[in-house]
Amino acid sequence: MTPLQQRIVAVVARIPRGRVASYGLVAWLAGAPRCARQVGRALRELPEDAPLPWHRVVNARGELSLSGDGATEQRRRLLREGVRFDARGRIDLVRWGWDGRASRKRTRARA
DNA sequence: GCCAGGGCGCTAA
DNA sequence: ATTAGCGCCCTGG
Repeated sequence: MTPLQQRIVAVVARIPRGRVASYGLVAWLAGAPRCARQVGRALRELPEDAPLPWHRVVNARGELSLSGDGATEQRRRLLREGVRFDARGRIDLVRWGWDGRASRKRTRARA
């Protein structure tokens, strides 16, 4: 696994439950600004049972970039986390999109 | 080791 | 829908 892939995995692992991030954002957060495609590639290479919330990564328009069974599985996992799809099968990124901030669930009281 | 070519679960016109 | 641009990585010389 290349360093970039490791960073990508690390970022994906931080996406909160019930939120989604675009390939481009993940790339950006991984320190590789225009490498959305590498994110897609990295996820594709992952083993099917990888302990990573890969399903929380969608394309810039809030659509699932996968096809066939992969898309079905991804949609299923997202729905189970409470993410809603509109009539066109897209996710409203303004509402469900993760901004990349430390969004700690339950906000740790004081620090 | 370096270089060229091609592919990609992308993104923006 | 299509097209062009993109950065990284794999492959083969």
